[in-house]
Amino acid sequence: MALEHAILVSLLEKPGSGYELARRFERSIGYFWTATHQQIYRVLRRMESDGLLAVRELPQQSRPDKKEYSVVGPGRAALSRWLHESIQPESMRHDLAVKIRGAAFDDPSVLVREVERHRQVHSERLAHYLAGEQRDFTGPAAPPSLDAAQELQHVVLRGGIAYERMTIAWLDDVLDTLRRLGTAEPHA
Amino acid sequence: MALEHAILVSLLEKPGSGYELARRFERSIGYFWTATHQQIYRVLRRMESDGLLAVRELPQQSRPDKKEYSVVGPGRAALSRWLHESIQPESMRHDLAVKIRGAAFDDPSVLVREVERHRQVHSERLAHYLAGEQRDFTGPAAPPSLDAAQELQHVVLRGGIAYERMTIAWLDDVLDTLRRLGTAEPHA
DNA sequence: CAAAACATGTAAGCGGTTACATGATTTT
DNA sequence: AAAATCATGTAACCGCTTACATGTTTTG
Repeated sequence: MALEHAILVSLLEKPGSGYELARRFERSIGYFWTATHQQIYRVLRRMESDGLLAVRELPQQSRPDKKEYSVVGPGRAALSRWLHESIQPESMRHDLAVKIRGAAFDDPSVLVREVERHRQVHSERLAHYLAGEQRDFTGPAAPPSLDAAQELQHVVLRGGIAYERMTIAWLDDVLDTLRRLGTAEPHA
Repeated sequence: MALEHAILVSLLEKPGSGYELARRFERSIGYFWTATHQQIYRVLRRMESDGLLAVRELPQQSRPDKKEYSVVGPGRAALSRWLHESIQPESMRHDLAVKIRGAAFDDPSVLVREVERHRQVHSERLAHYLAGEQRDFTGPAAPPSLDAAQELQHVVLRGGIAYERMTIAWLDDVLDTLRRLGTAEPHA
């Protein structure tokens, strides 16, 4: 149940409402953890009733009140406890790999479009990450004055960049393979 | 719901029992899709009652009967339909990345051990994949006579290899970063 | 004027994990 | 003698997704 922990990290970086968190989970922290607003609202309420978070209701005219959550002592302690635990290295959940192996029992070339689409998405993500890196971790303010939080955000971002580059190269390999099979053997 | 599809692929490659499938999900197909035996048994029963699979009961002396499942027409059709659908590129679910960003709010050096452990696991996986590649995709039988199924299995395995290599390199980067922060700033 | 953004929620259902349960056979 | 393998299941729970619901304000 790392969603709780992802929320703790995000709220420690900056307090915010459920809505704002949902938006962050579409960017930044969402690069390696996803969540929908429904779930975020539910978990926020639970975490608040568990005493991990404090709420401040910000009344707004003609809009639902905004609830700004922030981490309090027990929340910080819970995060610290989790950091000291060991988690097992994630097991993959790669639909596309299942499809590729499955293509042996159909026409492999039906996957070409699909794989091209994935490649496109990963290219865009890579470009997006690189732009973020350029913006946040280079230039005048960067080299000397990076604090721990920024250094750690940067190394995570570098991981995302490495992942996207690796994936794009692999998808090119997949496309080559599919095309070779497509021309050599018309059908299984 | 790709577990169904992963099972279809695995049973098309070779019919087998729930127990055997559970073992395959610890190796081979399990490299990019995991499942426990409980779930596999449940899904197998559902797929059989949906007419995607056929069962053959193999009575055994003094052991539960073994149920050998195999894919029948509608199952093959379901797989084919899935192959023609498009799926969205997976969103990451990377606990370790959350931890790394969270380390900014605690002592970053507490993660060194953890990251080293992960690095170790990924090294072992890489060695395992490389051994499998050596065994199945090189040597006398390999170059000329690979059929489509083998080619596709190989390209998926190459993906696993690329993933592990990338991950190991990134974890080294993470370790460097954590150690630098550990010596420079004792605590947040 | 329509669409997107702001802001929060309920309800149903499924996929998956964890714990519990049984019992013989083979290996160490 | 103990542990691992073979072989299949039940039950409870939880995290997460999808669909539905509401209503204003800002942007194109």
